[in-house]
Amino acid sequence: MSTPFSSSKDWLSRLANHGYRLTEPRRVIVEIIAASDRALNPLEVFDLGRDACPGLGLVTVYRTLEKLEDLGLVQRVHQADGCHAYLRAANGHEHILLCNQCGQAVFFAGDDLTSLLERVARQSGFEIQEHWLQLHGLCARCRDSVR
Amino acid sequence: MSTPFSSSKDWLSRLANHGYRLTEPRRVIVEIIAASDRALNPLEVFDLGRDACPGLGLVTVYRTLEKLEDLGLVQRVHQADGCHAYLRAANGHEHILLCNQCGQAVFFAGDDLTSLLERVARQSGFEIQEHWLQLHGLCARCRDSVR
DNA sequence: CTATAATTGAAAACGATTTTCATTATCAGA
DNA sequence: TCTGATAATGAAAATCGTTTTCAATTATAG
Ligand SMILES: [Mn+2]
Ligand SMILES: [Mn+2]
Ligand SMILES: [Zn+2]
Ligand SMILES: [Zn+2]
Repeated sequence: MSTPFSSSKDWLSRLANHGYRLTEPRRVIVEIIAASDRALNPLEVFDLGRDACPGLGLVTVYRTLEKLEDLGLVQRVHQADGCHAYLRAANGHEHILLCNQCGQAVFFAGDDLTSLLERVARQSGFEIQEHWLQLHGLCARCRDSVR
Repeated sequence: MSTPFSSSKDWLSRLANHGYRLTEPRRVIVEIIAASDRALNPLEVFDLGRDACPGLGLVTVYRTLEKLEDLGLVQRVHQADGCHAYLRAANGHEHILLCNQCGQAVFFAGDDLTSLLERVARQSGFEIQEHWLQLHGLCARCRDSVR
């Protein structure tokens, strides 16, 4: 069970190693996503980003998120209302557990679906290449506050 | 393992029972989705629909899909490029297996995640309410044609 | 320090979806 | 079967999130 928090230092050096320049808007955006415990959409990143960098443009948020996704540092999260929110990417084979109330994201590992996948492959004739698994519920705090 | 095919008759009476009128555009749209073995986006439904109903409007496709979703007859399918395609809804506890090549959708049941869910709930402190599982691969036909 | 090219933000463009609105069609009731 | 109320339709306009364009700014190699 790992928190979504991540080191923004690492991400910045990854950007630099790939030939991207280190700019103030990028530092701010990377810091926001790395420090967030829930998925954020571009507008949310923009609003948070303007606190630290008043001139920030929404375009830059879109462009930076796209680069971070290409580098495998962030991932899109699929939710009931769409898939426009970003979270740090999984480390290895992890899946996400999301709080339906506050959005808090927690990563977990150790799922073993091999026997299910084998059975479904056999019965369907498909060659199974990937599995998407996502859990939804209430975090401890929200469960208490709801009742 | 069940095919996605469904009876459009049932859907039409469901619409009627909920006070909706049975119109030609609705009959056509319902028939297309119920007969499809893969998820279709609004524009695809529109293009297919115009063959049977030349005056059909794209707006009507959007409106009808929304109603079918509200009635629980169709569901949105999440894919790498977004979640704008519709497929018949699952019958009870089923999940979807999609072909990465041709889009063919197959429903499967019988996944048992209880021990995983219990472990993750215990370790995270969450109360888990739903799980979202989707498999991706190559159907028998596409596997053969790829090599 | 300088030159070059990447990056930026404002504005315009874009494309998917939604809203508005006048016309048409369904269907309950006469 | 006919009729009236009103639900549903499609064209056009509006909206909204996202992308493109472009001139100005800035990071970085040398
Ligand atoms: Mn897994
Ligand atoms: Mn299941
Ligand atoms: Zn919560
Ligand atoms: Zn296929």
